[in-house]
Amino acid sequence: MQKHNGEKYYITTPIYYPSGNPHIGHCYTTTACDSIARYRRMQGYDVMFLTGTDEHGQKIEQKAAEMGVTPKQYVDDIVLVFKKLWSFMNISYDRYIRTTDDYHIASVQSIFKKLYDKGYIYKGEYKGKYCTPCESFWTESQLVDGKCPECGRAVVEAKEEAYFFKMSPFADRIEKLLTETDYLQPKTRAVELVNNFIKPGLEDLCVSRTSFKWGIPVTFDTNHVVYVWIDALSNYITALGYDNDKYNDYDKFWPANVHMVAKDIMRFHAIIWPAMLMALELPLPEHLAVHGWITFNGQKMSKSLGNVVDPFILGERYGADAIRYHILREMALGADSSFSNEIMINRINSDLANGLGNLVSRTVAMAVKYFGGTLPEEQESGEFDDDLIAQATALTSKVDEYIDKTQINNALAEIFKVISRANKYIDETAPWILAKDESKKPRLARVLYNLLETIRIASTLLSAFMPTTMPEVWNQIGASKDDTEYEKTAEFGILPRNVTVHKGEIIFPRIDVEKEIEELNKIIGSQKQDDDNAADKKSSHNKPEGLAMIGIDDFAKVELRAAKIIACEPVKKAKKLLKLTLDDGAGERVVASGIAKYYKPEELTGKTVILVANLKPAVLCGVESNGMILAADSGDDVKVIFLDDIAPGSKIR
RNA sequence: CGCGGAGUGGAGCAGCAUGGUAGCUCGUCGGGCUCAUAACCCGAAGGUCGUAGGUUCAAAUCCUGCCUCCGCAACCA
Repeated sequence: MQKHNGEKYYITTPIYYPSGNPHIGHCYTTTACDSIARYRRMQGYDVMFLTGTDEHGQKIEQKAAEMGVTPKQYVDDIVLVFKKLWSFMNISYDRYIRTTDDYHIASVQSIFKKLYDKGYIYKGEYKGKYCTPCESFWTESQLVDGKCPECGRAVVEAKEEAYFFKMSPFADRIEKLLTETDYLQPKTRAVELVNNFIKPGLEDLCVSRTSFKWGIPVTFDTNHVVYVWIDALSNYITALGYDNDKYNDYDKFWPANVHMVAKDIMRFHAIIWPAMLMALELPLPEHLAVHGWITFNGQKMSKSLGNVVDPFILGERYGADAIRYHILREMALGADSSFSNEIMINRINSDLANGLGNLVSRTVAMAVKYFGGTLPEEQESGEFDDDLIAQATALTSKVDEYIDKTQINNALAEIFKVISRANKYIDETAPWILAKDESKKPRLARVLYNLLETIRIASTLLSAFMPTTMPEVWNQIGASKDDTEYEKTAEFGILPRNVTVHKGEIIFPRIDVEKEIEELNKIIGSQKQDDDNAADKKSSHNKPEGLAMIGIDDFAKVELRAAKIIACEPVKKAKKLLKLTLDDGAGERVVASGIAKYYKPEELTGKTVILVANLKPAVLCGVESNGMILAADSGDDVKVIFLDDIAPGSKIR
């Protein structure tokens, strides 16, 4: 165990994109950072814990427009929800940055100009798919069926003037950063990044846009606004006062000790952010801790599945600390973790109610029952004491180690091992038997004292993770503020011998699993309905009724014909694609179809299918596809529509 | 052969760089205890460690092939 008087420690969450309300995933990152921040503060570090919101961009602009408010009004409202959640979850952030804050805007403009002056930013052309009515650029992968994902209309190749950031000069240094240092935690993903992005050559990054206005204007070319990267990533330094007068902590806190992010934004923090810092000639952060996603029964959370977990609802029912504990305990760094109401309730019951809560409750109850609440000074050591004391006093260094590695789940597991050990100690020493013999009172007193001490140590360490309930534990075991200092967690015998306990409320009540799950399902059910009712046209391209009505003449434009599959083979370099050779009655043609996941080539050969015969050809993975075949898509499964005994070439109407 | 990860008792995971009794949590069953939140403690059942080979005195652990699943990338016509 080390003390760290005044040493600086800087930890950040990402700045979240407020295009919707916060969910359990946001909660995880923020709670994890909060717990580490609190732990570091206990250890004596001078901590800066930063979180915030990334509030610019086209999507916000559009959302606001839909709701008939200005973008600023829109984000102001959601930021309130974020802040309310953080206060509810007892998040101890030191600073909250909004990219719409004046000082941040000024800093970003200055950073942009600096990079331009250094020659790392140059003016070029951005090419992409453009939807004229929406005035939006889309990347190939954002398109839905080759059409604009917003309005479903056709897009055109277009280009606009844009500024670019040169990435290539930094490629070698970034590769080394990822493979030769412990910047990335866990490191397993480094190979993936290097192979996919660095080895093929880093492309220059588009850092400005003219196609929307809700962003930070480029000072020397006011048609442009700064695109997300430079605006958002630089928050980590502008919040400290880099290039602005609002704060003056840059020299003290930079470089950051830990940026914590979820895996979906790992790339930006592993490649782009270091490149920016290199270009600015600033020191790099120590660690990038990447965690997985919280999945719901193994599925990715999504609104349409009705499985988005609302932290407010859970928190109200079980308390913020129970939720904090659950997500911190389940999630291993780097891997996804599965969330379900059942897993959560079981966890809360077994660890918090049966383990910790019950230990506190039975220990305090015995102190009251046998000694009226105040232990006598005369105490006697005995068998079993040494092992308990050894485990309790060794705990802090173990927890320290795991926190250093950002492995919160393992840190918690260690603490709960000691709690289990204490429960076992009660059985070993059987205080209720000692109580029957007046001469054993000193022994009984020591047993209870040892238990209180063990609880003191465990609860002190746990207070970083469950900051709301641990003070109540301290109250019950009669620990003063001084007794619960971090430095004292490696020592035994801190509480006064004649400590007085206070019986109180049950800290973590046991939850009736079946009843509770039923309740939750009801709540989630009604929520989903609300969502569906309110969902309107947003998800229209998922719903058949969302498409506009067409006339018979429109339908007639589609030429459907029966076609027989004469040959079928997988497409090299493609996972989903099968290359079908069809007899359409007039001759042979090749069609590529994204059904490799659902059909084997031999299953299809010889079958007759429905062909869209007049679809414009397209090249997919090097295969020219002339048309498409019809299949039903239920979401999880795809079934090709087969025809029986129909001659190839037959018209279908 | 685009890149990478994973397949261990009913569920979720650890073990694997330094081969040698297969461990943990939850669940199930049996027992104990009664201080406690029907909680706590002990014990048991349950795994040929995806599959086929190879190296070795010895492989979950090293090597090779194959199967399955999952990320990323991508082109879902």
